[in-house]
Amino acid sequence: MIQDILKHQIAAAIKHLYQIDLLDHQIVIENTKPEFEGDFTYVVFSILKQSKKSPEQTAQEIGEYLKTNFSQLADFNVIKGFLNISLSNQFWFEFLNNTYTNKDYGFVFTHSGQKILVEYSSPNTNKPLHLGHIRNNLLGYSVAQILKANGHQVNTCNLVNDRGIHICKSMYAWMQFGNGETPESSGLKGDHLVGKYYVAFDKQYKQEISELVANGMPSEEAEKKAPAIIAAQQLLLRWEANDKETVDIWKLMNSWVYDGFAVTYKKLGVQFDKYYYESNTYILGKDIVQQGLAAETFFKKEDGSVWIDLTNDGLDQKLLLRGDGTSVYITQDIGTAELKYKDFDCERSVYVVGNEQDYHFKVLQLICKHMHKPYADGIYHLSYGMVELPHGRMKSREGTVVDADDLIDEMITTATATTVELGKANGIPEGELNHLYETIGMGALKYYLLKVDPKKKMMFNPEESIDFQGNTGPFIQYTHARIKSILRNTGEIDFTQFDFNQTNLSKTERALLFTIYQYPQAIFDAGKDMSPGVICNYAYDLAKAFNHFYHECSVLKEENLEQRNFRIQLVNLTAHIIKSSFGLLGIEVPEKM
RNA sequence: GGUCUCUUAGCUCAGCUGGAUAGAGCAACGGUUUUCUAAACCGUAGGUCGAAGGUUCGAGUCCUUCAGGGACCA
Repeated sequence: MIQDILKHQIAAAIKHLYQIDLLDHQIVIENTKPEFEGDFTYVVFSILKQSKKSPEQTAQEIGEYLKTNFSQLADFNVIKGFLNISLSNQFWFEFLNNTYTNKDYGFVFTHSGQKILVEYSSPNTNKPLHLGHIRNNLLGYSVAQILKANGHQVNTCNLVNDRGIHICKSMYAWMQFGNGETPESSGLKGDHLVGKYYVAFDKQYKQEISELVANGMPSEEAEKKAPAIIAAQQLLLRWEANDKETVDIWKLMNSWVYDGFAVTYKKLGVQFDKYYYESNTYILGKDIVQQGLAAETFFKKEDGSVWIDLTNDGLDQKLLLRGDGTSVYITQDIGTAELKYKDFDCERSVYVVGNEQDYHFKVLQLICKHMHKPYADGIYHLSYGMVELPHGRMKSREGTVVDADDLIDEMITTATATTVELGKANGIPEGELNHLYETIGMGALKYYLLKVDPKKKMMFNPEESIDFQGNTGPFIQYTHARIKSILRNTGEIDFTQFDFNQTNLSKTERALLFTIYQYPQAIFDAGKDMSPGVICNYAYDLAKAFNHFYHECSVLKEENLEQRNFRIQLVNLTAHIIKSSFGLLGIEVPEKM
């Protein structure tokens, strides 16, 4: 990239002028702020001590050196300690000439040599997916795409939490009140049907507790002695004992849930290379804990429970296996980590999991380190913030959950209404409309959730619908559609006949080109931070730069043929990058809207 | 009791490893369509970057303390 050459030249200038040895990467080049003239800026304050001259003079001297030694430099200006450098038009034309045919512009194809496994989604099978899961799924999918674009070899997996007391609760309630109800008989989506019984369990359980408390039992005791919870626990025991009837019901109800999830995943556009099931991995986890015990990495307490002492790591003692030999959460994660490494041989294993589990993953990584597992250092918890509602976080038991399927449907309904209202549906064939509504609705939802820095918690207000204007998915999709509309009307052009060197380069054209030039950097930054938000911000900047251009420059009406062709290529490349960047986010872009 | 984390405009969010006058969108107000799609564009207004210290040429960004929110471990 030109910045690297520029850094090298600046280092040479400093060496020549002040006899200071700096490595290229110690030179920091920034993009010039829009209110100033120039493309890139070098800030000289850090070398003043050695240059022993004023900021202005130092910057001026470096600028003059560059002007004679750096051919791509057209001009420079100095404001205080800021050296603003303008590149030549020639440079920008060459850049466009070399780029507009590159279908993979911005993507890295030289393999980084790094294999990465991204685990995401990882639902429980006792209830349908909600808004928090949507954030997780979109993040996981997008991060995988971004890492691929950075040249890594990426696989994805989904670890399904398909066993445990929560599933038994749904099972118990279904056995009690279900009368053999199925998704077919009820017309309910499988995961919603099972979720219905999970709620029914909770209602029954609470009622039993209040009855026991009314009869004088302390509430803590009542929570343990309510018949419903005892029944669920017995179901779990029977499941672990491989009781056929119990396992059959478990399989049946889980299959309903999987059918339901498959529908939601399809709507979200996410997929996985491999599924793991905790019902398969927890046994392996127990084995590994036994190995660690034998190696004295872990220790056993009097009641037979197994622990690891992490006090030297600043944490405390952590339970790995209960006294009765049953596993805890981390037991199965130890097993899964091992399995994933064996299956994918990956240097890095990314876990897309909420930040409420920060402590858990810190512990998991430490355990693996203490066991000298080769994959320990590669464990990376992509810890994302919760989605909060105006009244606090979502609680399924309090009915404050925003259901994934409902929200998706609502988005598509809104997209339909808005499109019709704006009269945009008219020119579009009937058969394409539904897909368009889906594209816009999902575009709005996905962009809304992805534009926020993953690490931060975010607010969602169900009372306010997600916008379609401004910094939104549909705005950027619209920009794409507008460009495509231009490109449909250009007629046949043989671009090989033109070079653009004679063309004028206006300020807005230059600004658009400059933004286009930043795309590879955006992909790199997004990969480094595993943040789709970086791509969102970039795509928005690009769309804004285009719209600004669109209002100032005409493409089709431009009379100068070279100028016209230059603009066609400029705009064509812009559309391509919008599509490409949205691809990294898992968002489609329409040809018309 | 301990650990982690967050606090930027009325609202939702940007702000890269410290750099120029802290930026967008929404909401509010005003303007732009005989010209490639007005889901657009332009403008006005809106800020003690939670508070106080410190580090330095320079702090929203780094350090300390405090307040408030959130999460987790026992």
